Amino acid sequence: MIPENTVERLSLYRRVLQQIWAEGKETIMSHELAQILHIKPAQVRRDIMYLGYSGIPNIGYKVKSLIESISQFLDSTSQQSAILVGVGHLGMALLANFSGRWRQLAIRAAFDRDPEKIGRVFHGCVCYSVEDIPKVVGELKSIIGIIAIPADQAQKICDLMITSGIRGILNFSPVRLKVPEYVYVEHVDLSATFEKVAFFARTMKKLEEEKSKLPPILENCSDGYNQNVKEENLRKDVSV
Amino acid sequence: MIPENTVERLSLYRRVLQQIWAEGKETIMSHELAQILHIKPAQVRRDIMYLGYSGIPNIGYKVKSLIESISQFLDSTSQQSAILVGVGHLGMALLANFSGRWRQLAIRAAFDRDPEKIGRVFHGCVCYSVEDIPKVVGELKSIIGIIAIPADQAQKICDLMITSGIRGILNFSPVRLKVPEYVYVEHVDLSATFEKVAFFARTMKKLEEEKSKLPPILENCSDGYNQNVKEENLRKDVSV
DNA sequence: TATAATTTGTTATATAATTCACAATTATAC
DNA sequence: GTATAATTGTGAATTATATAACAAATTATA
Repeated sequence: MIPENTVERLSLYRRVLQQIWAEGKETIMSHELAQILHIKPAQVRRDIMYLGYSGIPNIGYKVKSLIESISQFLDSTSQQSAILVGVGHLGMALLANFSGRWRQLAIRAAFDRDPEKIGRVFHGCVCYSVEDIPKVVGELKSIIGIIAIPADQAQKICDLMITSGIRGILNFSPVRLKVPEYVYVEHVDLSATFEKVAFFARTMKKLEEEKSKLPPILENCSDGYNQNVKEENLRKDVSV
Repeated sequence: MIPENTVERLSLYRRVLQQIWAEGKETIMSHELAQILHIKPAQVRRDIMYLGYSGIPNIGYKVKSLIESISQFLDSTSQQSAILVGVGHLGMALLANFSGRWRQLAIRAAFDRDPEKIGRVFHGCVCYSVEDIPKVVGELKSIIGIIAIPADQAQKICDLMITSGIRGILNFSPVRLKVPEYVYVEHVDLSATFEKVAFFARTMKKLEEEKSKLPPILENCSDGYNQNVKEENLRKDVSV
């Protein structure tokens, strides 16, 4: 229904808007948001359309109420608790970032196999044995799980999460999880991402070298990085 | 030219193929790879097309030579060194994962502002002062940078990386970096991703609840999770 | 109050990614 | 050797996503 990318961008918009609100700005226009995030104004307006929220022509959007509208859309009416399985280096980093950072959403429990870790508290989160997943998930009424363990156990933990009630999984393991159609999975494959960046870094470098061989010609000004863009056009959709 | 998603999947294919090769299997078919990664066989074939590699009808792909073909495409002919800026929780996790893991690609230097960290070695990586970025990047001939620092310094570090010669950036900060068109950036925004998973977890849950109100009807069998699919169709493109 | 200037909301268009569908190819069975 | 079965490679169709284009709306200004 609503594009995944739009949901992700709404989260970005909210973060920017909160910053802007803190700076005392009360309204913002689509091209301003677009400029900050390096996307097109039309994209911003299109995304905001999904909220059912309306701005004011010639003025823009009211920052405060747009934040509220995004929050109403993105957030649960009640507290949402996530669980994390795997308190290794990455799990620890996630706990440091996500435990108690927002009001509406936080990691509330951690799990590990290592007896050294079970029972201890990491960044405000108690670490339980993985066997306790069903019990704790039930108590927290959690539907969000994070997997930060090695490949070999990932699918097993995933299955256990799902039978326990988890319906959205953020998976950092390199395994592509098999889930029923009523469970959402986001794969964050750091190795693959790293390799992709390395590949395109080389591509970019080659491109640059080839270009520098050519005589200096007019730059293509596709993304506003070019300084030759007329000032009056900077604030507009290129098409208008 | 080549789709970003294809590059990322090629990395996945290689990892699966290496596993499969280690298990002694010498050939593999598109539907097998597809089944492991939960994608469509046509997607696998299309991706492999970009390599210029050819399989054998009725047999599949030779595992060994497909790995070689992917490596030839993805990897640099020489060693590639990446640098990491920000040795916090996340940076440390990345070092643990990526320093010296592959032959062709690894993090070779870390940077931080904290005098406590500068000069120390983390997971085999020396930590330098951020001021040394230009010097070290030059010495390593690195074109890949990882940003794992807070928002406020991200753009400044990004600019410094680029003037030092970095052409591909893996950015974990919540800032959308402004870069010239000859630099590739991959944004991994963990907060936004987390919020997205939370959102779709709720969506899934609602969907499930609505469905359970309806009388039990035929399941739609879109992804092979359904047990009612005929066995002989499991190994085929649905269309054939 | 009328006119000009600007920005939104949204439809239409363009671009990109995925999936289908089937001809071409190869192996195997007879 | 021929027929049969299976799988690849790829043009065409579909789906998803992003961008352009412009009418409608609102404010500022004369």
